[in-house]
Amino acid sequence: MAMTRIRRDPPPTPSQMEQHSCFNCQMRNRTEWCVLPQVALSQLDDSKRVNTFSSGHVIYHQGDPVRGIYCIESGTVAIRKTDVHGNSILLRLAHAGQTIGYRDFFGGEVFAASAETLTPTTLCHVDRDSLRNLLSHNPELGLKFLSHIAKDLDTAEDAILQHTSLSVRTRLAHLLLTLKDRYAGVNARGEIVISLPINRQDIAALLGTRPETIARTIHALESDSVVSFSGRQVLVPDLSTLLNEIESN
Amino acid sequence: MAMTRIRRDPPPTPSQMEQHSCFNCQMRNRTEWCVLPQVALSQLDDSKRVNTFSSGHVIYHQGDPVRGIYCIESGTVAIRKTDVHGNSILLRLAHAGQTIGYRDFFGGEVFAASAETLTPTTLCHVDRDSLRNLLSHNPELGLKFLSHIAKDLDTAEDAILQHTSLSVRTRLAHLLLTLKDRYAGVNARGEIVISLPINRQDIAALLGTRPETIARTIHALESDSVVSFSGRQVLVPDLSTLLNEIESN
DNA sequence: CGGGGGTTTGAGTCCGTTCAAAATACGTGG
DNA sequence: CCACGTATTTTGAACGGACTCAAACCCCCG
Repeated sequence: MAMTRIRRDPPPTPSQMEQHSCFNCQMRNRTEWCVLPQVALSQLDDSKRVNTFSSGHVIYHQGDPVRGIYCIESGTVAIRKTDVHGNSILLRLAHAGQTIGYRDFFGGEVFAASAETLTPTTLCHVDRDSLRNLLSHNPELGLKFLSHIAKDLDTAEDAILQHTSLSVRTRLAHLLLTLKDRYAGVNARGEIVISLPINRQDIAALLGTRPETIARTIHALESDSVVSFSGRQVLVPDLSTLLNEIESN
Repeated sequence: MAMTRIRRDPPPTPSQMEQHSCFNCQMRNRTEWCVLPQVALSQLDDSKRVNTFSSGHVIYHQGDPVRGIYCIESGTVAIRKTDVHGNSILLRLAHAGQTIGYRDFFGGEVFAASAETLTPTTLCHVDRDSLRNLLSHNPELGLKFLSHIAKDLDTAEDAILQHTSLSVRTRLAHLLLTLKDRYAGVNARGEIVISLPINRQDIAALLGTRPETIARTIHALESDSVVSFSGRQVLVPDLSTLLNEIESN
């Protein structure tokens, strides 16, 4: 629901680079850290390291030892998982204000997936020891992460159900509706336009299918006048038509 | 690896019913509660309610408000998720020593899936308020749940990857190997025998496919002398042959 | 002995895959 | 700014795994 304004991550300017402080972080209220009191926030501010990466950079690799977690200040990140045979899927996208790597931090020794920037991205890295320290002195932080991960798990299990019971066409419609919330704007004629953050290959990886199938499915949706693709711009002339897609099947 | 002894959940006898105490609970060391000190354990013991259900009983329904969580003392429980169209899958099996409903407790207001007993089952119910109380006074408990849920999430994401990249045949082989750890024994000839805790329909629901496909796949595996089914008894003449199944494809 | 659920088998269909080639977009250096 | 090489996307044709629908079968239980 809601939302037709375009929300784009602005590239960090040098002046912004200087003032990366947790205290005036625009994203803080969206993150787990919002439960921290001033003292703890100052600890966090001292221990975090800010990094800016260009598009296509791998933040961590599946199998790497977990050295801490990352908080996205701006940009979009893809979380990928690969199995022993080399099959790989895109598990999810992570956006500004989200923390990545925290499931791996709590769950085990090594990262269970890889993280890769899709746009220029600024991240704050919080190392193991600092995080452990913060957690032991601020129990609410752990509960905050707990609540978040529980929702992620629900999302993941929904994805399992979707994969087994819905067609690629329906799943693509679902994806477009999800992306709309974050990447949609309106054109001159007042129609919804989604600026996709990912290419066709990644759409395929996200839906657990092949690029060829995505191309064909896009073509089919266009034939039925549900949406109209032009590169990474998706025109949605009528939202209810798109919503109908997820009703059936 | 390891383990060829049959582990079966004994039906609770009346005498056992009387002495359900968290202090001498056989399962406690396998659960999250093992981090609790004596005082907290006594609180838990006072507030928990013990229940025994026969096979096929629904413990909670998807959509029900979360009134607490359940700790399985003995028995096997199936966690099912259904979507708006009525499609349903079996997300996972839960066994003695595992706590169910805790993800829902932390994640939201209502259960995201249903839980149903597959065998006669004894559970301890811990209500919302007691759990909240325990959590706020024992931060380690939250971290324990956090670690557990993080591993569950990893498992769920593995399942997504498996569903999209592996054939039903390979997934069935994976399932058999998983069930072996808990439900396998050896016959007179020293061969591995798995006593399946679920029927074909549920195997299908667990793999995200149809019963017909399971029947055909079982037939195919038997034709290739990988395993031999007889009702819910699965004979594995040679483990390495079964292991080969998951190598390829 | 006769239900009745679960399981198996069969035949036909369809969705998505695979492999291959063409078309398009993209970036880089001349 | 254009030309080139490369990567991505699209299209085509053929194949195949899993699904659907339907019927037969089986086994457990009353």
